[in-house]
Amino acid sequence: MLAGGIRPDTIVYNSLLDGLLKARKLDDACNLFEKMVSEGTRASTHSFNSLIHGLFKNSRPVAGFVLFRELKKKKGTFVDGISYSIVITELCREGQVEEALELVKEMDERGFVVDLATVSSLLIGFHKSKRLDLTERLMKIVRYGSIVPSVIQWKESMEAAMRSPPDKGKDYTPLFPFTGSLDDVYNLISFKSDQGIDGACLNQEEAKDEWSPSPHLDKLAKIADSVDKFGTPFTVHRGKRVHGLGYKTFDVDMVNTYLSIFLSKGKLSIACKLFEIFATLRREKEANSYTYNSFMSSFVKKGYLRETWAVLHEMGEKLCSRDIATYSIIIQGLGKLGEAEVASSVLEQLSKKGGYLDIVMYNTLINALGKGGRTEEATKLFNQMVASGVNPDVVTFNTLIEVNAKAGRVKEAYKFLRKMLFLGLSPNHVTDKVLDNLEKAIEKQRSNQATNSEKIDSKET
DNA sequence: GTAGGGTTAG
Repeated sequence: MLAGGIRPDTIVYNSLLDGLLKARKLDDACNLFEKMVSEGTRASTHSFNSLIHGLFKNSRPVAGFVLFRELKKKKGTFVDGISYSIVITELCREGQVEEALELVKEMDERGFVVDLATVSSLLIGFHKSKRLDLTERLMKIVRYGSIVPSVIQWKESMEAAMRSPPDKGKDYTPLFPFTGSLDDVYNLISFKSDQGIDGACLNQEEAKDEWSPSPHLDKLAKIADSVDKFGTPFTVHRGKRVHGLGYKTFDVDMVNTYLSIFLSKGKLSIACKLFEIFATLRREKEANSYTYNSFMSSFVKKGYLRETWAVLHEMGEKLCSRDIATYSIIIQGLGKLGEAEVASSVLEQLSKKGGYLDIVMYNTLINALGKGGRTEEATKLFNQMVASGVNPDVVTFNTLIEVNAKAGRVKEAYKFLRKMLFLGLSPNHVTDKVLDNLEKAIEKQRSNQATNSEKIDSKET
């Protein structure tokens, strides 16, 4: 019950519920949901969709699937096209594409539209599990709505365009020209300190609004659309979702989907070709932060740091706003450069600026510190993260187990594994891989100990 | 007025 005896309605509860789940506060979300039910506020399809998606995001996939199955059994409308889309996406992420396709069939039969978001997930899933043949089957299954044929047409016109690209023989390098040095990179990521937006923020903050329900939220709102030293807008929001415009438009959302497909396979040159065609055609939609983040992330993974900073530079030129993901990638890049200190300070600055640090940011820096051999500092950051109320997830634990195992700190690695299981987080396929490596680390330690004791033995005799 | 895809660990 809120102050003043006003009872929150379903929409208020849904918003809170979704916020808690996105902030990975699963327990709080469950408590809130129970409160909502006990107060007699009706849960809507929206509420359940948030819950299912939240369970997936909070490493409780089985619970999510079970909830979906139970809701389908109930009389009345508890599931809709979005529910199906959420579950299909999760199945695709887990590589269960056949099962995903079964659900597509079911949703279509029930009259729910298989829309662009759903098809995007499916296409990425098909490519990931090397089941391109399923695209044909998808086309045959879907009768309701017309997005699938138009996606196929889109793909065909993209491939036709790629066969005769405007600039043949170019590789990725000239696409994002940047000849700067590391110093310029620091400039790209530094924030205004004393004057300008930050200063203005502080001044405004001094004149506090007594009636404001939350000074913290006010501060967030003020910095949300501020501009950093380079003139690049910084937003605490993620890139906005836009709807597809049809196959003729070569729209940025489909480009982003295919960039993701090409980049995940390491096909950088094809991805760049696609981007080049897109940029040359200059359709009504510009590249957005998803587009640039995809490239940066891929360049970082390949170790092409110069190109990474070049993309960052271009984002600035295009006044494309950087979001949380952009900063995670920057931190990742700095980690690769062995600049863990700078990476830490970027996080610190962001935290000072808005106080909003998301779990991925923490995970990325923990990874950067760990890979840089700073295992202690990684653990420290983990503790700091927990202390500030951010719940660690499977990624956090996988990372910590991995870096500790690699550093030969077997005990620590096991400590994190136990902690993860204690928190009720289910291990995933990455955990399996990481644990295999841990086994190897133990083997190595054993054989080292054996040779050492042999040495001692031989000394003694 | 609230929910889903495409960027962030391996």
